[in-house]
Amino acid sequence: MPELPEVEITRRGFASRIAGARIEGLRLGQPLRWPLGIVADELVGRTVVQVRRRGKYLLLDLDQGVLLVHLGMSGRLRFDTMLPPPGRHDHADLQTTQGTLRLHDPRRFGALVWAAAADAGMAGKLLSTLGVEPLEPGFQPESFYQALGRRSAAIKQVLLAGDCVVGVGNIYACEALFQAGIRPTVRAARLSRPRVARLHAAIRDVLQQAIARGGSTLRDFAGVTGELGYFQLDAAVYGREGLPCKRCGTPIRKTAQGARSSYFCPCCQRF
DNA sequence: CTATGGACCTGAATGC
DNA sequence: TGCATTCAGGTCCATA
Repeated sequence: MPELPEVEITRRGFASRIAGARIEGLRLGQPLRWPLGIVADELVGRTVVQVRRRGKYLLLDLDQGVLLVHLGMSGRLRFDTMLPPPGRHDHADLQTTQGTLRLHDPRRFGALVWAAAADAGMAGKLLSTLGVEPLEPGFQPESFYQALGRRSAAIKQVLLAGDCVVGVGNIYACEALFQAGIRPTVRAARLSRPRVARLHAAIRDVLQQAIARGGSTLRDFAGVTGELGYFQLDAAVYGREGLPCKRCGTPIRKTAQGARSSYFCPCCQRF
């Protein structure tokens, strides 16, 4: 489900409301992708200082340690003082003095991981391989060009790999490549400086537009209070196979790369 | 080191 | 109607 915009929308929906809260308990449902890494009861009494985002991870900074949350493909968070009894797919309830943070995740590709510090243990391992944040000043055309120059894989797959730049998933990779006029199958290292500069700008633009629209609700994404996203209505190519390109009218094509679908306009993205 | 494919898991949509 | 197959917003890991 969630790429950077959806994770950021989720973060904004509860960060200020949970800040300063004291943890009163943690109820766990079925196992998620990784074990929590601590006995749930040991979290009781700790305070949530702030909520940050790194790539598609949310980091709950506690007064002692950090809780890392990933939404996987189907994860969704709620935060409220009154929640219904946990259902079949509600796999974690972090109860605090200011409300309960509930992780709902039917496919269970998501995770809740504790670490003594953001660079320690499993959390440290997960975070250490991440690329540059696309919406922060460290994301620059020249360094992006240099990074892509070392990769011979298809540009779409390099974007999804998340080691050059983070947060770009299947929807926004397709959209950014369309906006930059680049075919998803081009090998990353073959892109010229000007084209990488276009892609750099397109990634930032697409992600910012998506955040402004509340993310994309394809089937079940919603923010922490249930609000839906609307970016999918603006999508130029994603999910539009056979429909006319919004720019030139040519039917959008769909192709497989790895196990993922790529959508592109064969006319606007010639090479 | 890089590139590729399988693995994890459930539910909805599609096809016979 | 029933059952099998395919696909879905992610990303780690083993293999070549």
